[in-house]
Amino acid sequence: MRWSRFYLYTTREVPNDAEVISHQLMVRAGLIKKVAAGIYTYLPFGWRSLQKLMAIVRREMNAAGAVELSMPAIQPAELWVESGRWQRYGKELLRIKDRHERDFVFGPTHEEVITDTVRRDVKSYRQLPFNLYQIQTKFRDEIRPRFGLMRGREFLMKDAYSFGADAASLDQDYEAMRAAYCRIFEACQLDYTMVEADTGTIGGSASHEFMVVADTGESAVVRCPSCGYAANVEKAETRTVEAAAATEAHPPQALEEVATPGKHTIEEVARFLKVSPKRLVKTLIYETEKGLVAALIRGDREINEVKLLNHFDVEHLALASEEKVRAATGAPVGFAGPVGLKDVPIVADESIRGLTNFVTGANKGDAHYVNVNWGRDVDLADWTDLVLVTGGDPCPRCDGTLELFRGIEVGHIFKLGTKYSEKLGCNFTDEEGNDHPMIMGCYGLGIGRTVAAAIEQNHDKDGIVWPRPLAPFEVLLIALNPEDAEVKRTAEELYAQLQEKGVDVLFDDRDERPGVKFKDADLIGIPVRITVGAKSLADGKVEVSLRRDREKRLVAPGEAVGKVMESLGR
RNA sequence: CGGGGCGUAGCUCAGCUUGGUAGAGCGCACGGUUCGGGACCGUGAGGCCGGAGGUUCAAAUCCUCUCGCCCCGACCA
Repeated sequence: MRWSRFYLYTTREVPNDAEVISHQLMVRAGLIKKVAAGIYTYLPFGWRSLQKLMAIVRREMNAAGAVELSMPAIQPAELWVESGRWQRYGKELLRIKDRHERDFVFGPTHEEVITDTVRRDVKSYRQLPFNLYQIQTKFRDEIRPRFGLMRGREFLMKDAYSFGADAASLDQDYEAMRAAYCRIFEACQLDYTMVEADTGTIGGSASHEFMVVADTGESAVVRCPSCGYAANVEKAETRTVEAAAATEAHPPQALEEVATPGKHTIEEVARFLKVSPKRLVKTLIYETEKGLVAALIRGDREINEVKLLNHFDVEHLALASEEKVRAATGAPVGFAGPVGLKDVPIVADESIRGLTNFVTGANKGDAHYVNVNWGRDVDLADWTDLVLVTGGDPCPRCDGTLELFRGIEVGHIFKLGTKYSEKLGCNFTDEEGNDHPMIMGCYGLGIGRTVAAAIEQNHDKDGIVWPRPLAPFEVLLIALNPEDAEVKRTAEELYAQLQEKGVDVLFDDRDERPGVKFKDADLIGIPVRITVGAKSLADGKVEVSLRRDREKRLVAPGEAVGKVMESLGR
């Protein structure tokens, strides 16, 4: 491709809405252009990279036995009503009406459509199992789209859905997808980790996420360097601090109410009473669709709301409003406690089980109880793991210590089970003639996000440093002085030879100054560069260099193509 | 959804406080000099100042409404 005939325009200025480096570089290097919040045009240069990734994904999906199809982006509301998600999905679901005022959605995911398709075609165990996938544009009306392709509203996703007769079949498909995902991210040369994940609104039993390690990632993840345990913090467990019981146990003291005027945060109360936040029990009142609930946790720790949501088996969960807290506890926010708290289900984190003589709110303005003890003052039946795990916590699987890092979620695989097949009546008949819902799995992979993540991981101060498999072109051929007859002849010859070899080459034949060409070359980050300039050509040489190290190697024009093929590993 | 900010040339922004009819840099066009790390000089094109309404002799500037965009928060008890 000749640059002069291609559509690639770089900019020097950083757009004012681009915060993270991958977004800035994707705009500056002419990969994407914003059309509306979270909605982008994939410009030719960016589209080439996305296509490279999609080719890798298709190759690995096909190799893993999945079969490609393509489903509609616009879906009838009836299917979503049938699955129950029309009511549950919330505002992220873009709902639209056609001219007859019939309801539709712009698909954020395709469980409903695929399940509907399959239930019409598949009736017998003899037809199972299979795995269908597509690469397609989805829309999720995010509260806050940001970071360019990392969190867009419209985005490209590969989604696959497996259907089987039993759990063993699902395990096989799941494992095949897990392995395929590893091959995909390895093929992209990304530094990634697979972590245990919560199943979220999609639902199901087991789930793993693929995280590309990056400080700008929106997900927090813990990993144990000793045993390899890794999990999204939404899901992560830690070894229960049973040590607390032994070291913290003291003979019970008399329960006492103390005045704590205006002290309504843990920190204020702890400082005021001169006790460690670890000896405070934090009582949080949450609002759910089933009513108010109270959750107790040690003062120095945070609640993992996903765990709480799962524990109470509710769809929505949010901290209760000021008025509701007052109505439930009889006290303003900041003074809630389990002692004497009535009509609200209480669940407590294991971290406070061993505490004695601890501090809680008194359910009364400006007052706390000290020397509270389990059994004597509060009788709790509901104990579980609610803690938001963080770096430094003990590993739940070995005696290691967890490390915290951030990641970009580029893939997510679920064992769905029968959640959708039951709702939509996607059944098959077994050998005995009995009907069963099919066992499903679903496997998502963010295409645009993966490319953004690759840039996040592969750049320097001058621009993108593409991993070769995702690079829009493999080779950038620069004619430094195209008006020089010898330079032009040599560059044209090299261009023809590279094309003949099937190399993806971008030929910078533009009438630009050398400085501009070099700056652009660094910015767009094509892995291998050949520079043909009058100076080195006078010595009978052209220059071959790699974007990653930029070390210049002078070779005779006749050897350049061989050198390039070697650099590309072909 | 709550809080804050911003919409002025293709891009990044100044001008607004103290109303008087629009600017810079980059980019673009033309001419000249340049030509191995985003050149220089000159000339020029390009904006109903997001939109609507109001105040005023006069509005980019003040007021109201509206639309769009961005940031923070929504893990505080």
